[in-house]
Amino acid sequence: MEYQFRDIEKKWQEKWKAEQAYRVNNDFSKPKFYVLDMFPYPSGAGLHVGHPLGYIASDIYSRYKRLKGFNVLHPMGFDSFGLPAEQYALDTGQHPAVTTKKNIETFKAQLDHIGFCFDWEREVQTSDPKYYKWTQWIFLQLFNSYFCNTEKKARPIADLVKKYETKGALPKTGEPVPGRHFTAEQWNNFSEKEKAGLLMKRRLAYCGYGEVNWCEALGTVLANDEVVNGVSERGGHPVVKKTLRQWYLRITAYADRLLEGLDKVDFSDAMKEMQTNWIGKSSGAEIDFEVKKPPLSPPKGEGTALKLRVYTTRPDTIFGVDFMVLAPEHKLIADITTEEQKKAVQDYVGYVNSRSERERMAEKKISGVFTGAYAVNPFDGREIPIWVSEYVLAGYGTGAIMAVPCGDERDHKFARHFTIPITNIIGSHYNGEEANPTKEATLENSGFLNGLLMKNAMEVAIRAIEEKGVGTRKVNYKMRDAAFSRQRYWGEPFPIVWENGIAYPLPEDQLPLILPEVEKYGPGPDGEGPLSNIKDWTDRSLETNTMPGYAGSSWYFLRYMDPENDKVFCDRRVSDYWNQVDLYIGGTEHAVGHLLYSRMWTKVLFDLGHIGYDEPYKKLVNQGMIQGSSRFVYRVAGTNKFVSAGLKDRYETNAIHADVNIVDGVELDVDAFKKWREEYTAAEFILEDGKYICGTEVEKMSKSKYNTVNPDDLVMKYGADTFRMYEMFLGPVEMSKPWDTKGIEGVHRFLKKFWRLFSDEIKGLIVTDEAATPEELKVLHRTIRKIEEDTERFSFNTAISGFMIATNELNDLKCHKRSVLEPLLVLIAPYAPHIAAELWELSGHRDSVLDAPYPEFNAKYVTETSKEYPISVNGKLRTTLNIALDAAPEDVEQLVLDNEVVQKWLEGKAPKKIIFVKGKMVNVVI
RNA sequence: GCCCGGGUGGCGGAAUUGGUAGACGCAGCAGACUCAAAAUCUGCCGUUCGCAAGAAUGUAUCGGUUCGAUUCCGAUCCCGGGCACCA
Repeated sequence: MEYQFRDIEKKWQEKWKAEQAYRVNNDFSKPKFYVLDMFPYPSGAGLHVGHPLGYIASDIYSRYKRLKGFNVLHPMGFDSFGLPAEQYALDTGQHPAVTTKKNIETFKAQLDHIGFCFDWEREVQTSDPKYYKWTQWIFLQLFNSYFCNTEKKARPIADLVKKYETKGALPKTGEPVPGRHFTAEQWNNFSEKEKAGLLMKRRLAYCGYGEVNWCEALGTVLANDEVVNGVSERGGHPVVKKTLRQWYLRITAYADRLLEGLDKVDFSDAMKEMQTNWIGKSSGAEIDFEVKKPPLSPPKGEGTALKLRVYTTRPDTIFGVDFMVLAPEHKLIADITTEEQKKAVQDYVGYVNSRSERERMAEKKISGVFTGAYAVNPFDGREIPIWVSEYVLAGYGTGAIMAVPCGDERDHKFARHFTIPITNIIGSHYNGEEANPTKEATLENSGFLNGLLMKNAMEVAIRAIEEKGVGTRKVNYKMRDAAFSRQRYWGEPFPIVWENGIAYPLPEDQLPLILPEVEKYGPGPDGEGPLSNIKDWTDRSLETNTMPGYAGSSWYFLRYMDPENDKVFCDRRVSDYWNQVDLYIGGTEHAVGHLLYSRMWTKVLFDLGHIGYDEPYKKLVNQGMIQGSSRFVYRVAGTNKFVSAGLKDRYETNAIHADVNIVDGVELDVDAFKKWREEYTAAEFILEDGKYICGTEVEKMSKSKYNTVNPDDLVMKYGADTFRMYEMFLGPVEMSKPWDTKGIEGVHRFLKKFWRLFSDEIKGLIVTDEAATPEELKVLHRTIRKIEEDTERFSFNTAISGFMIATNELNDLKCHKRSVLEPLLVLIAPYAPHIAAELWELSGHRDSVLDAPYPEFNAKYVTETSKEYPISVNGKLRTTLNIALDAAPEDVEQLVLDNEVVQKWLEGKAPKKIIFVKGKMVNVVI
């Protein structure tokens, strides 16, 4: 019998579906294992070969864990709210719900062809009202909570209200600050609006104001990647910053716990580092500098002198400050700029306003403008010029820095560029050419800090600053609160009603607040979202913003556990059972966004007692990105002639993307190319060696580059098992690599060869019940060890080569013995479930291979008594020698010295040293 | 610019803790089977020199540590991901 993969796969996929073989029950008596994939956004382009990489890895691991006796939860769903569907709706008028539904159907069909063991009964879709009801509910939890700084956790906002009513909000020490502190009596006399305003300052989901990319011509807010060089990607219209009312999540309150939590989870060091850097905790001081400027206009305010507050992580360098830099958005600029500098400053601020934050950070060119004003160093009275430059960002620290050019590279370049004199406070550590950010230098030119080692001066400086009353110790975070609203249609509506400028939560029993139908998806007035165009919506005073893409994905791992529950988002007993995600697989592109948000949501739900753990993902594996390998044809300029890559330099050509699916390796199928597009029907070709060779380039996989490969085609041609194994055989899951279909044949050949161990084309089943030889058992047990170890460490590519080696060896041994082959079927079942099931059945089993007992490794079959030792002379391999593993070191040395190759290299001399590492190697040093 | 990752034959990759570089597969070459093709099987396959035995060289580049470095350290170059409204 031949390996009829199409029939086999169809048969088993239907059978497993009918038997509900992948149905997972909340069976609390069994040990559980939770494997989760980052769910996809169902784009209109369908699944390409990059998507399933992580899913295949998780599927293999899930099936493996199931064989090992675990109750495995391995669900799948769709992150179905998002911008592309909305843009498509804008362009075509089709409702996003309709296109999304269609896309999801395509995705599901494609996924099913690959033979995943998803329990579709547990599918979630973030745009489904049954799901987003609970997203809205969790939003209300966030809205109705505050972060208690004493207990370092979320608590109901009602507790805070009670505290305000009975104790007010007074400082622990010092004078109360008006607007911030108040007594209980004051609180009770506040108007409702005043109370709401104060509570808003503490809520975990709160309303504030923030800048967005505003495009007047399109009348809408643009995402960063929709803005290119200051103009909109579509249409090239100018984009400016606009301040809009926005919702935020107070993720900064959780900064410390998000940092500490990293110690409890199994993420890669790189991932932890990225998150740590994103949170960007630093400690230093905020220092106030008095501003001195020619009194051209009377200072605003109550006659108090203007003060410039900076944040620095290096208060020890206070005497090295040579200038100040304000972010172009800094409020003080208008007040301190002198008349002479006004024009220059305005021009500069205008220029910066047209640039995105990304552009500003990536800018190499040094730019800035002098305000004309000076700040006074509180310790030595030096007057320090105040500049404005885009390299200081408004959102970080106080939006102003004290620049110490001898110790900071950017400050140094700035000083050089504008010829600002540089004070050296670190003596010989500064060479006058580049800054030295050392903390080990002894301070000079530094007043009372002179002679101190910088790292010791830090503390002394902070104390002096505090004693003098010119500043305070301060911990800062680079991370900002997360903007949580979008002026868009296709997202979760906020369950918020506005009355007299006060945000009121919708009662829980009115959830879900259903996203209404709209006639057009265009923006509303004044940058508001499309919902503001709906009279019924605005009549009810509902919030017109919607939630961002990451809302639904911040908690979906919980919903899979209890997807049908309409009483709670997830029953507590169920979330206690399934607990944390044991293995989470997804791309690094989500390193800081999604992962931090979902970690925060989990912490809030934990604090409020809704779940029993405060980290969602126990272990995270990052799959690499599959890049596209594009193919190019070269059209001779102005003709319909195409020249092969090797000859293209002889002509003037334009490179054109050719569909990778009509190219075999690099050889173009010219007939298919002619049929590909009408304009190429009459194409002529200039060949080399009778072939048309394409150019190649590695790019992002995308429809427009014609480098996407649809898994359906490959599954059709080679079968799901081949496809699954080939994706894994490409290389380590964590690594990015370009897709190349060439090579899939090898894996397919392997499966055919594996099949032939069991079944002969003519004779059918050829499995015998003969006893296995020691040699065969050695192959088997080596393979058991290899597959188990490699599967455990997610090294699927080497596991597959292990299967290939075993198959080759058993084929050479002509082994068709049941006792050797059947365990192999169980080993391979997670990787190639269909062929495993078919052969399992063929060998006479009535039970399912999905739940067969996993073979046990026995070391006695693989123990060796001797080893082919590499013998090196001066570290260079010269020969090998077979030596018993239990040989005594002296005997080994003698054997090696007696060897004629070693003798030759010794040239009669005695060796200086012989290094013998048992079981590894021997090195003779001459 | 900043943060993170990667760079090994013609190609994808292996080498798990510093110990035989190139497992396994693709492509290529030679051969067997066949009327032929497909399928299958056998052998060769980093580069240079050599009939061969063998030698030299080789893991992005340069330098260091070590008896020994793809692996550790320092510097440089190139590629990919992220940088807060793509998901």
